[in-house]
Amino acid sequence: MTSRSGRRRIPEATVERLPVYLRLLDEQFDAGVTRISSEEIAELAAVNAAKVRKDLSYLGSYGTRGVGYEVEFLLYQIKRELGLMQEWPVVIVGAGNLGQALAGYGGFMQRGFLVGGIVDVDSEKVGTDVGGVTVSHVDELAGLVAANDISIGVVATPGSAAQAAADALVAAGVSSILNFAPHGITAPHGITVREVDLSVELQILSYHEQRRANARRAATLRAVPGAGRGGQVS
Amino acid sequence: MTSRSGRRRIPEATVERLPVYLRLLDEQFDAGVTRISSEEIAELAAVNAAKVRKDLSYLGSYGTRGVGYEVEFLLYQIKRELGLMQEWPVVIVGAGNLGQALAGYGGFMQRGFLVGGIVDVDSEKVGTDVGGVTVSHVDELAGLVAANDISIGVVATPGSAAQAAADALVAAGVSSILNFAPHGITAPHGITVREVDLSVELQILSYHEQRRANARRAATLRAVPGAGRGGQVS
DNA sequence: AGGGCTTTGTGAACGCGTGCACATGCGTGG
DNA sequence: CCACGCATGTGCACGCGTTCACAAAGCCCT
Repeated sequence: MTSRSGRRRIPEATVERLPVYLRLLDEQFDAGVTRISSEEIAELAAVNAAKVRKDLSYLGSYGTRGVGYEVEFLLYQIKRELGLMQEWPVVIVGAGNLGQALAGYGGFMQRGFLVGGIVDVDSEKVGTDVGGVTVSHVDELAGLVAANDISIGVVATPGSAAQAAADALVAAGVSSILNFAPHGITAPHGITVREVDLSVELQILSYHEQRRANARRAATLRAVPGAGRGGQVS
Repeated sequence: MTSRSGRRRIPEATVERLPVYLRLLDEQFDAGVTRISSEEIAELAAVNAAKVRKDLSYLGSYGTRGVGYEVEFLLYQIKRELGLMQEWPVVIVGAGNLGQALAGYGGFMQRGFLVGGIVDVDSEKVGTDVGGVTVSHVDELAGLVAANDISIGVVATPGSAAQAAADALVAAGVSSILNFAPHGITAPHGITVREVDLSVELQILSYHEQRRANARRAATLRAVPGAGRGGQVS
């Protein structure tokens, strides 16, 4: 067996699904369910059952053949693997609309995270209260990060300020960044960055909408002869 | 050649990168750049240059060998492919913190979308102004969708109301849903759904943070003898 | 006008993730 | 106490996406 800290690496695709299982198991647990099968989890997560089993097998053999998984125990193991046995303080850069929304987000503190600080460049906003946390000036970022031992930063600035915000976070000692600004950011090697961009998401939807529209138009015109040549529809 | 509307299918992975190229090309265009190479795009998007070329080749052969791509023309083609030659009206369900932030989001209307309506269950919020749009009651959703020919809906409700919001959107005739609520939603076949969950993103970061912390701890203890047996570090 | 330089477009190999199918092993009932 | 049934855990094959490497092709300079 490998030592517990040198745990076998978990595929990124699996890491991205574990939080989904976690949420869903939490709900089931609250609903009083104590045991659950991979089939049921798959149903709730809208994925393949074999995938669920393989994902969970990366954590260890925590199921019982012929029975299923103990919900509470599984919750514990997933939390453990995701590093959620502790609460992570998070600092938010940008106290505008988005920053305020994120700070006040329900599924924030309820899931292993807490707002360790909010900073903004606008000295007008400094001192105001956002979701129970007082806004600090961005100059105090490094102090804030050091004092609260923060390693996760959230960028909620306008796009133009995103890279500067990210640089400031890195300089302050943060090692993971979640970027909500509509502008890609770059960070030194060793820093984990995740981008969430509203307009990117909408544009992906737009693409699929257009495809659908084109398909509809094609269907309407299908009766027109002469287009011939067409092969089988796969 | 295939007919223009029956365009060869573009891989989903590519569709998810096109908006990134679009944003970055827009910035370059504004900065006065007229020509750009796949290498430069790759640099800016932090991806492999070959990937950029293959992605762009799905749109057609719009580059010039030995020279690169015409920024403006490429912008046009990407917009065309993503369905951004038109403005898409979007309806937002939920006028809370998050809904307000999304409605007021800068990179929203500037990128081919406009807020066609905001609805909420809370009759107290109905009639108030959010980002220049008046909040309607959720009962008026279907009328709103029909009147403005809306096909994209955004869910910005609490988690507990997410599925109901999605159901209402589907019933109203929307065919693409972007879900920001911290709860997975299901929709009938044929409806495109994308999930964006803050806590999922944070939990992924948490996982990587913990790995880093474990790695650091292992490095600190490395001098301790007796663990022997270990082989090569891959 | 032609050769060389540069960058695209793409064939082919590789690697990862997915899904099937089944052996393994645990609980249960007779 | 043993046999049966059921869900897990996983070897294997398949398919998609990524990356390399190079041939095709346009432009510039001599």
